[in-house]
Amino acid sequence: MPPAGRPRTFDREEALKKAMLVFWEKGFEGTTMADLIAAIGMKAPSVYAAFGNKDTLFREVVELYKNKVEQGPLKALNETTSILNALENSLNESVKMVSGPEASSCLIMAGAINCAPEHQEHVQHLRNLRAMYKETLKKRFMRAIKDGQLIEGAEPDALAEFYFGFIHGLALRAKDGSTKRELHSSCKFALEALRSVLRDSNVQH
Amino acid sequence: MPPAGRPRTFDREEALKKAMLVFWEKGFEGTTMADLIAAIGMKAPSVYAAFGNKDTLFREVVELYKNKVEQGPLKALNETTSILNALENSLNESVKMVSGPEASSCLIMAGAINCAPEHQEHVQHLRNLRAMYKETLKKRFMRAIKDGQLIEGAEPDALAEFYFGFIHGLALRAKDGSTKRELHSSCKFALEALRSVLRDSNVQH
DNA sequence: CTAATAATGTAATCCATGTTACATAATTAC
DNA sequence: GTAATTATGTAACATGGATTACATTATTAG
Repeated sequence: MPPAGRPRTFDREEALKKAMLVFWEKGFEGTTMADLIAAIGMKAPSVYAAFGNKDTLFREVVELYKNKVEQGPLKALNETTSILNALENSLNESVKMVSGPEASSCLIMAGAINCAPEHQEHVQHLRNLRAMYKETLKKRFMRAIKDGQLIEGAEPDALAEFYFGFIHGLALRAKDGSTKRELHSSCKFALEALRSVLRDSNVQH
Repeated sequence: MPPAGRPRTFDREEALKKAMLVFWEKGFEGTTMADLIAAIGMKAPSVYAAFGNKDTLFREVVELYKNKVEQGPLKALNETTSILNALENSLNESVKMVSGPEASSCLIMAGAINCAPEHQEHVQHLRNLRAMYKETLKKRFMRAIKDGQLIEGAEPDALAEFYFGFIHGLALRAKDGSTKRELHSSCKFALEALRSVLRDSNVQH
């Protein structure tokens, strides 16, 4: 039984996706409520009724975006046995996400870098997510060592720092206008770095 | 002959340096005029009299910061003959700049990522500077090919994209709290990537 | 000493942006 | 049809931060 009252003329999920695209492209502070209201196509009071305020809307958008990351780059990282292939697939997924067609860059990497004091909550939240993702990378490298794919002396921390930093850079290069092609070409070199710790560096080359 | 009138009680150069540290740490929009006024230690009207407004002050700060970049990472890149050593030195200079003690991160890399429409001027300006620096990297690789240090098939564009993206990442990792030690460990891997295009990959290993 | 010049301090002003009030319209339950 | 409920549209309100007005103070030239 539908609730009494005038029915919505918009789809909440659709509206959330539209909001996500705007935040994704412009970041939290680069996006105004006017932008969101225009993109969603409803008037201010309806947006507030449906999503609370700018802060709560952003949080909900981040949750939605997290799913995309987990179904893309993170999934690719963990569903392939070979560490080199896993990394390659994951980087390709990252490139796909940061270079359109939906939007450029990455909400988690670049959505809230420099914010006014009253928005530090979002800065911290995204920072926490990044820390989690770096940890995921580290665990993946630890597994590769255990699997005998990497040399015993390989340092999972250092590897994770390198690759996560590189991916962070990818997101910002995309924001600067680097093309999918350019980003792919740079991934090639990032993957080369793994050779120095591959147990059998002839494999897959 | 000093100009008539009450003399300044502050040093303009010192004030500019203090402003630079704040912008460097917090970025353009993360910094309020109140922050700057407190850091400089003069009152609002004096700051405006000396530097115009927030926009003109930022521009002047960026100029000052550019000098530091040119005397650090850029100089290191071009004053050493061996491309591998040059890159290593340059990356070390980058790490030094983005990981304190003065401030974290990099004003040009992270000073204006997501800005409101009325501040796009700064976003664009920093973006232009980044494009210049990437071009400098590219030229350095072209020289290394001409010098016979890299294989003929090495792609300067792709190499520049990779290393510049990595450096961009460095700046943001530093903002996230990565230590100098962690950043150095990741540079080690970045340098490994060059081996795949070194003419004699045994040298310096 | 006086006039002229320039910095300072306080507090007000301006403006953009997030947010809400209020009246109106649409739909359902009874 | 009526009451209840919920969305919409317009326009106003609130707030925080950049900027400036104005009176005051300090210094130099003559």
